[in-house]
Amino acid sequence: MKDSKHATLLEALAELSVSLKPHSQLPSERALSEEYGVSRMTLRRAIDVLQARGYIYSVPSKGLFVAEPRMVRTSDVTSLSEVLRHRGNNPSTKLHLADRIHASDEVAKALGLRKGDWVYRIEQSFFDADVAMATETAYIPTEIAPGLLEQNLGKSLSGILSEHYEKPILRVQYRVRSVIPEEKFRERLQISEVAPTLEFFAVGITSKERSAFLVVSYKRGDKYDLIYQLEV
Amino acid sequence: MKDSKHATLLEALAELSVSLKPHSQLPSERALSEEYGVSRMTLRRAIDVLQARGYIYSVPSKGLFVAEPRMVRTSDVTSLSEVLRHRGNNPSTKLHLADRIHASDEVAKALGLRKGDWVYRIEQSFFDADVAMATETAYIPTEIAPGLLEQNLGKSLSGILSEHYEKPILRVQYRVRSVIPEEKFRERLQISEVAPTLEFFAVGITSKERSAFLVVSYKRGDKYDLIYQLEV
DNA sequence: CCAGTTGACTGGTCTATACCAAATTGGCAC
DNA sequence: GTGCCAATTTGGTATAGACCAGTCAACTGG
Repeated sequence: MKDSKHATLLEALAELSVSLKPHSQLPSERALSEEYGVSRMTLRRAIDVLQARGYIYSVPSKGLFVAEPRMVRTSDVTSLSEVLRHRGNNPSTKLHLADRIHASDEVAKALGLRKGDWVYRIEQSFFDADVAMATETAYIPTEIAPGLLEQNLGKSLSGILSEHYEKPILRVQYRVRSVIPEEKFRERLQISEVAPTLEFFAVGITSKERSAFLVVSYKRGDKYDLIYQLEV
Repeated sequence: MKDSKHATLLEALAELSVSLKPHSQLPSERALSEEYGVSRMTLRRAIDVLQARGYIYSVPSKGLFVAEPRMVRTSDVTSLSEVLRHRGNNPSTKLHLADRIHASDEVAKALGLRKGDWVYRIEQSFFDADVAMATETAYIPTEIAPGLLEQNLGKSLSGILSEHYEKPILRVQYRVRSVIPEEKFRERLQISEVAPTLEFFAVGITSKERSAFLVVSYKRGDKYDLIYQLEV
């Protein structure tokens, strides 16, 4: 997919760092840049990202070191099935419905559309070992992905959009709340009225600064931790 | 504090971009770099950060544009009082206790200490117009910040640590859950047993990859949205 | 008047080089 | 040995220049 040098470097260095023990020292920047045949600036771009992701850390005048894993790495919460797979067990999906509707006020606003514009709506639930973990409703403007419903919907939205429609998702903005979901979703999750739940409101944004999807999902509070990281 | 060129640029460009209307075009990279008297690479570092923060967006071959505010910007949830101030009204703080205790298992693990090591413990609640919004418990190794309790505790932890102890916080890792907090905290927040609440478990990490603080906080689900953003 | 080409932009990427401050190392004088 | 100073090495920052591919407007020939 991508093939810029620093993207390639990223993979190589990530592999290198996970293959070493925490706190062991990596080769110096100058050595690495020579080894991989890139300039030091290019090398540094990859280093910066790896530091931000928490794989390595640097100590000025001393060197680069492999970071100790603290929490789970920041996870992309839109590719739900992948998250579940990482947790092991056997994930499964139930497709409740997939249709085309007129955008409501809320949906239109989040997607930058006018009220009433056509959007696809896909409602799914995710199970792990037959226990409902999360349920989500995705909205995608029909204009952006015509014929979407004919695709295999089991994968992540970002994946489908970039594979079939050349709409790469650059970033995803999340709003997270702690709520008790409405009854329809409580039933799907088989939870009571006193079970706290994480409500996600995720908007995927393309490189052209357009909103490509809106996913509203509810994840069981007793099953899900949200992990993320802020750089200062 | 900081005075690197790209940090200065960051401020200048952030101001510039908020002073313009969304989707209006910024000067080209080459023009900006000349105007601010820096090289284009340096300029780009600042641009990259601003893009990641969602202030501007770029369209290849066309230019840089001011982003439309979609959601609230990613907020640093450790400087609570600041968050409240941004929301307007008049924030206030109540200090429940500030003492020195032996670290429990959980605290020791999060901070990379041994069980029983000394840590400061600070319990505070935050009010907005006399309504309790959040309550938090902070743990800081005494070794990292001796005499911490003599400081003015009203500010953000990151701020105190970097001002008085030269322990800059590079990044903060969060674990967020949707829970019903234990009674002690429910009372402080004046909420019932069916009020969903966001539980934050935040670890501040210094440039030397040491854990500098652990903050466990509960924020009222009906008052708080967590906003964040993931780049792909 | 229209179609097609050209050339001057744009952001995106990469290189080669340079300097700084802090840490480490090595050797020299005592 | 021991103590001290200089040279080397480290990450961090910044520069100036180069090339690419895509956009877009102006120009040109029919």
